[in-house]
Amino acid sequence: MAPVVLMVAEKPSIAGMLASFLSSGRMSTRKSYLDVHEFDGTFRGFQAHYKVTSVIGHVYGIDFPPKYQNWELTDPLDLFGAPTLKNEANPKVTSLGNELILTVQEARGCDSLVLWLDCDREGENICFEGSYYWFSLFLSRDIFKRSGQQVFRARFSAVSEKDVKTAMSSLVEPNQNEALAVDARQEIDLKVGVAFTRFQTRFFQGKYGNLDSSVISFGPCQTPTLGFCVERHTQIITFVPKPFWTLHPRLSKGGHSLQLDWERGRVFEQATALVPQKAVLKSGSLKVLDVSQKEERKARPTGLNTVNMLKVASTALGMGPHHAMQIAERLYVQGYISYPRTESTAYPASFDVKESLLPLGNHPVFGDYARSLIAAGVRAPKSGTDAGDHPPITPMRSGTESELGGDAWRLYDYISRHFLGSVSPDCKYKRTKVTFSGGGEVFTCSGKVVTSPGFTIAMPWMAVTDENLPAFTIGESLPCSEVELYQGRTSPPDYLTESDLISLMEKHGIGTDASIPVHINNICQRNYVQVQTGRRLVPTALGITLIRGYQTIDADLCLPDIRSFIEQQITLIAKGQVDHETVVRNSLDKFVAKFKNFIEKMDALFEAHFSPLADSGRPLSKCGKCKRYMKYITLRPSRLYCSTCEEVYPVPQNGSIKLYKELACPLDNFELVLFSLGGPDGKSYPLCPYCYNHPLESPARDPSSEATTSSDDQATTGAGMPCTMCPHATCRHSVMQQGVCACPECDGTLILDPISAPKWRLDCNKCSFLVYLPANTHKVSRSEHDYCDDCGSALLEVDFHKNNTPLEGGRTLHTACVVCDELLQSLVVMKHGKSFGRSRGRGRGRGRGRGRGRGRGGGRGGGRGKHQDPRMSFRDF
DNA sequence: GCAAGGTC
Repeated sequence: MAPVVLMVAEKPSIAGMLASFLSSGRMSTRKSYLDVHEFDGTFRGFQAHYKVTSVIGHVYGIDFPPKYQNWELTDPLDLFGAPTLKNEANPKVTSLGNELILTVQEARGCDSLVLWLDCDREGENICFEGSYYWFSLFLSRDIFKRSGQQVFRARFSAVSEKDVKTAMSSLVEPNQNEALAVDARQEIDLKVGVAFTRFQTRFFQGKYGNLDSSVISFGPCQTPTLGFCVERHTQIITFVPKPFWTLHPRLSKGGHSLQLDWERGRVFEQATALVPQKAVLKSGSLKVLDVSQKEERKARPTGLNTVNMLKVASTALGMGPHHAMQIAERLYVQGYISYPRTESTAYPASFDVKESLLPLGNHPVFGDYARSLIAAGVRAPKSGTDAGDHPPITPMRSGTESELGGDAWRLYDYISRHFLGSVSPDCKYKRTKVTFSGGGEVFTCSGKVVTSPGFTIAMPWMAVTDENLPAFTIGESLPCSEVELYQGRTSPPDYLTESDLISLMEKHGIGTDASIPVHINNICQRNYVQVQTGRRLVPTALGITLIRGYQTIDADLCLPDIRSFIEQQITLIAKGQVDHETVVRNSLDKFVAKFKNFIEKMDALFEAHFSPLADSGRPLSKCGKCKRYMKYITLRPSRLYCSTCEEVYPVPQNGSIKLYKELACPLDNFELVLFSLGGPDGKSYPLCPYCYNHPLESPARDPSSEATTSSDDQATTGAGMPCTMCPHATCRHSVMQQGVCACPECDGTLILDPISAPKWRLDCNKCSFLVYLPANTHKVSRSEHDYCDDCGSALLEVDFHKNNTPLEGGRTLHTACVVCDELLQSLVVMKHGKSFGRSRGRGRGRGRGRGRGRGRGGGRGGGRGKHQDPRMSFRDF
């Protein structure tokens, strides 16, 4: 009995083609869940019986054992060290049994196995998935056993008769390193993805009842994909438009009115355009400097690969990538188009253009054009890239709108037109460019005339439209009395389209032709982004929050590098440079470290802020955003918490906080609070909860748009700008309006302590220096408008006790400069400093000119002279 | 309920 050779391909279609080529069409086919084609031939010099069948992609998938499947009982961290097991990838049971059982049945009794899986790493991996299993079932009676090899790998670059026969005559062994690289990727993807997904799902579910996704997934492909969408969102909301100007002179010639373009394009200062505009108008004419004509081409497209098909489907046909792929799959299974998952844009060397055009020859729509191409003699299609996988996508048989209907027809129509276009001539046109000069500037206009439409007949949307120009001669002068000064504004980019996203994913190696649509579909279904008009992907609040979180904790988690790192690691295995175990261990170690950091920071970022806070603390001051009371949490670190906005506002530590006269910050409407340090000399100062934590924002900020600024660091650490440090010019609580005079000890400013009565005093806003005002002071306030003529300090309005006033005639009111006024200087007492008082050298430049000159609070900055005024000394302290 | 990669 002749030995039996089993040949296995990656998909049924390839099995059919292989059998057909190797048997010259004389095979018999058993139809079942998976077709088996049989024929007789020779194998390595022996008569043999062939059986050709296929798997359906991967035979096995990878997962955790059952004891790790319980989300409640398994610590996600344990998943990194957990064992994994292989399970059937297609357990689908048909009336005849499932894929695995059927293939094993075929393997029984075979003597040799030839693997025809796709020639990529995944294919190599499937070789080993299958052969391990089937090999053990082989009978050992066979003659090939003695020759030592029973499993062979066919390496082919295209499924053509020539390539298949060449591969058959030079069989090799499967490459285990390539297969192991895929095993490593599967394990790393599984462990990293599942651990992060389970952790963050449970983390968020425990905190927010209003989550609009049941699973908050993470993955090395889907998360960077979402990252691209959020990055664009950030660019949009932070975009600052800039005005620009350009010039468009107008001319008339031969009844044509022409608008010229300025060679300098856009300028960003109006004057830069105004001057030349006037110059041109003044000269009143433009002279033709040059007229050039050249033939240009618009190149026909290369062959159609998957990502380009998906991009067109989204942009031109309005079909999402996932949907388009489903349609393409159906067209393929029904035989209308070739295999739709390919990276290649170059037709293989064996590709027969004429042969491929024949099926369209009688097509009601494309027939005439297809026949005209055949009649004109076929030409070599434009070269593209050959990824060595499958040929570009082409129509395989004629299909009409009534047969296919709806989206299937529209996609088939595009694929057919693209194919016809790719084997057509280029579109040719003549471009005329005229250059003018006038007023020292250069302007141009151009026109085109199509000389040969070429491929644009099949793809009319790509057609070049004629733009006619009147004839000009060099040296000719034309009157010009109109020069438009066009003003525009630069505009932000729009949200990413599906097509843009596909390009980014392809560029960064995120996903494959088959998985790109799946990842995009994933981030839509999980409600991280929404497809809006123009098939633009707009991230949701959930999607934005997630990416902001990763960016704060560890930006690597949402950058495309996470994928390239894994790819680069497993390539070491494929090349045989590092063994599988080492790569998996090293990579997982890195991710374990990231995971531990992630869960730790998540707690710090969210847990400490949100979960316990809503139930603790007492209402204190009103939030400027929602106008509801925020709670004051006294537990360290003490902070204010708005449960409506879910925002936390750290406040200064080691002191007490109370409401400050129910005053509100004029910048953001948050109610001010007053902070008081403990101890006998403990100072007090007001602060706005929002300003205190967002000191760097523009004074013109709008707190309701705060989501757009990344202020997490400030919010968690409390960057600390109380009103006494606020440089805002118009806020009445700022140092600009409350500062009295410069601190003699540091570059700070002395400010009246608002609650220091009855022992009124001035505190420095930076150091511990303070000045007690006269003990017999009843009330004191800072003059709003009056400043010392000598030193620029703000005057104090001191109201002495009427029973104990140092003023003559029992007067109590004394408005004077605390630095220069002799009476005040004789009565004040300073602490934590060496000197305080008037000195000519010091008073200059303190408030004067800077504060006073603009009518605002004086006494800020400057003046730290070491000079001690002999009239007044605090040196005893 | 979780990843990403095949393929139907």
